[in-house]
Amino acid sequence: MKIYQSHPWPSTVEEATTIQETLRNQVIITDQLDEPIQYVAGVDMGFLEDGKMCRAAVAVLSFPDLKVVETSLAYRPTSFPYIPGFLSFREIPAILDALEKIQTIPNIILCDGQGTAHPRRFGIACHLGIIIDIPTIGVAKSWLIGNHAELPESKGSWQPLIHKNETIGAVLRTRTGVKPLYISSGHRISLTTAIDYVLRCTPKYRLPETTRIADKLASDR
DNA sequence: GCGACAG
DNA sequence: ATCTTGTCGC
Repeated sequence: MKIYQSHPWPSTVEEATTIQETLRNQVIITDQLDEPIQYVAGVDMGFLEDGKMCRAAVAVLSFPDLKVVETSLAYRPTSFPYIPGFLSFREIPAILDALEKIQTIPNIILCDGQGTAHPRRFGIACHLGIIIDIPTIGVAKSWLIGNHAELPESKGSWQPLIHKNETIGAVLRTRTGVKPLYISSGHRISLTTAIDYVLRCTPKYRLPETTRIADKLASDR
């Protein structure tokens, strides 16, 4: 797919913060999907050479049967350090390279990391969604910010993630008795719809099939 | 000032 | 993210 020019990439957290605070106003957290959903994609990153180089992976699966239809990899020197709250600046450049090689444009992309469940409501899922204008969902394996009520052990149960009196996402049990996932809107999708699609992409394991495939591509050798 | 901190 | 074997439990 064709990726149009994105904003210049920052070299300091000050510049990065300004970009987040500017682009956050463009995030859409209501459903604006292109239905029917035929393809869902997962994106993930892996690092090599002591973190000097990064490898982005994209896996496009058919929906709802979740069969792999296309994958791509892209390598690039790591250009930004890992700083909590600024993950997107480290990972998105390579992800864009990998997405550019994809022929099948996905209707929804599940990102590894938070969406609006972020200190400035602009996690990697929001950032990627804004740049490519495709619906995105934040699917994080661990907590970044917010509080929530106790979560039942059964698959499918969820609780809103709250921060400063605002619902910023949800803690979702994708498998009975296993650590929950942190779900939030990335762009052009509501929280409840995001939860619905995440569950529909997670038939057996804790992680959605999209993420599992992308994970494997990004870290295998 | 102290602690927390996606991948 | 990454370094790493066997092992407990469904």
